[in-house]
Formats: sequence, structure tokens, C-alpha cells
Amino acid sequence: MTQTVAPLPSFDPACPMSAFPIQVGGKWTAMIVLCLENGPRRFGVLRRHLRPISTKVLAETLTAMGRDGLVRRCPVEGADDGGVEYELTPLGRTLLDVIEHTRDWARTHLSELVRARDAFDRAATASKAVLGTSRAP
Amino acid sequence: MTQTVAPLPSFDPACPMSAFPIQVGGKWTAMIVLCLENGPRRFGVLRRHLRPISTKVLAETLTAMGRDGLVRRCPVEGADDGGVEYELTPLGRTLLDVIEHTRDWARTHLSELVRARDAFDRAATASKAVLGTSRAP
DNA sequence: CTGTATCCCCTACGATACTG
DNA sequence: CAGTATCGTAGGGGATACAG
Repeated sequence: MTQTVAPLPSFDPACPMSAFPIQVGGKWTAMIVLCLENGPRRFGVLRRHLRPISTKVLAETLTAMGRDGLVRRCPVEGADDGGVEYELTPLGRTLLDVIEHTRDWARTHLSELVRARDAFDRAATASKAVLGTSRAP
Repeated sequence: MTQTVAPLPSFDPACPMSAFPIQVGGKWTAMIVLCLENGPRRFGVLRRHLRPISTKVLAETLTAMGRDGLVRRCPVEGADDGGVEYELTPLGRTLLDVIEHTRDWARTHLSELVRARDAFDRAATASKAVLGTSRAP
């Protein structure tokens, strides 16, 4: 009897939810959120702290985050060089919780994952060595 | 007096943690985890459910997840066609919690993000229209 | 100092065809 | 049905140069 074992969750490609598998944004988004946790920061401060990020990617990421309402540009207090600072919006702040959960997971389980990966790679290398005993590059 | 405002979190590029900004894996990893939540599934079942995923990408993702110890291949019960099923390992199961938190965030805040994005895009389009009144492509 | 503009590369993803 | 092999593409990310 082929019963429908259990209902799988449905993923509508048209639903914006599918754009959020688990990643929040680009490679640097989470780090930027973390950097802005304790107050607004200037472009250069972020750049230096996030090095080796390139200016292009930092600007792009910041723009994208602004577009999504996660971050806001505000004129820097008491500076006349036209500089601006970036600060987290209330919406951006809500990400801190999710990020913290992710980091918790990593702190707890990442070593296990790395161990599994190493074991897998060692096994792959080993079998390759066996297969390659009669053929040198 | 230039005090060190507040200590920013440090991101060591050499630390494997930096490989986990917030995304767990590829585009499909989280969905696969969700699909395996209630028991092992066969390749074809996943493929059909995750459509429009390609066989190549599904195989790749599953392999990568196996390498990371998130998923395990097991011979399918009572079948002689040499088929296998994929099941979540205990480590893979720990991802369910993180994913659930992410989905919670999305359910609560995604609409706000989309609204911000739309507003931003409308504003950009509007200013472009103004600039373009005297120049046609 | 704060970006924007190029150029390039590499990988993830996708379509398709083919094998066990 | 369960993959592997090939080919093609788009976009993210990086380096560098240049403009405000």
C-alpha cells in the first residue's frame, strides 16, 4: 500500500520565501550587521575592519542593504567632509537574533562538520591513490 | 579624545567560521533538509518535489551534504533495484532548529523588507524618469 | 575619504544527453 | 529510476583606476 508517507513542505518558486533558503544576503551582510550592532560606522571603518573586502563589494552590499531597509545612511555628526555613516534600521536589528542563532549553531556543531568533511576527503584521496597506483601524471 | 568607541567583533579569515556568514549551504540545502525532516527520501522524490532543480544540482548538493556529514545514503528497505535513500544524520537534524528560526524571521519581517525594496526601486525609477526626459536612447 | 566604473574570473546553477 | 558527463550562462566577488 503506497500511502503518502508524510506531507512534504511546499516551496512555491513564485513565493519570495524561496529567495531565503537560509542565507540572509551576500557573503558580507551578516558581518556588516554585526559591525553596526553597537552604533553607526563610517565606510572606512567598515572597510578596514572587514578587510580584505573590496570597496566595490562593500559599497554594493551597503547599497543592497539600504534597498532592503536593513541599513540607513545618515550624515556624520560634526563632520564637514560630506562623509556619512551607516546605521542599522529597526528591521536590520531584527536580523541580530537570527545571526546569533546561526553563530550558536556554528559554535556547537561546526567542528563536527569539519571533521566529517576531512574524513570524507581523506577517504576520497585514499581511494584515488589506490586507483592511481599504476598511473602517474 | 578618540576613544575606541566599542569593540567590533573580529572575523578571522582563517577561521572556518567565516565560511558561515549566515548561509548554511547552497541554494537548495535548507529545502532538502526540510524535505528529509520526516524520514528518508529517494532521489526521485526529492527531484520531483524540488522541481525545477536539475538532476545535476541535486546530486551535487546531496554529495556536498554527505561530505559535510549532514546526510547519509542508505539502501532502500525491501527494494532490489539497488536504489538508495537519503536521510538526515543527527548533525543534519540540528540544522532544523536554525532553519526554523530563519523561517520565523521571514514570516515576520519579509513583507517589510519587500516593501522597503519596492519603495526604493520606485524612487530610483522615478528619478531616472526625470533625468531621462531630455534624452531618449 | 567615499565612493563609482571597469575588467576579469570563478563558481553555482541550469539544460541536456547519456550510462548502469 | 539513479545518477554521471558536458556544455553553457549569469552573477558574485575581487583588483584596480579614477572621480567628487
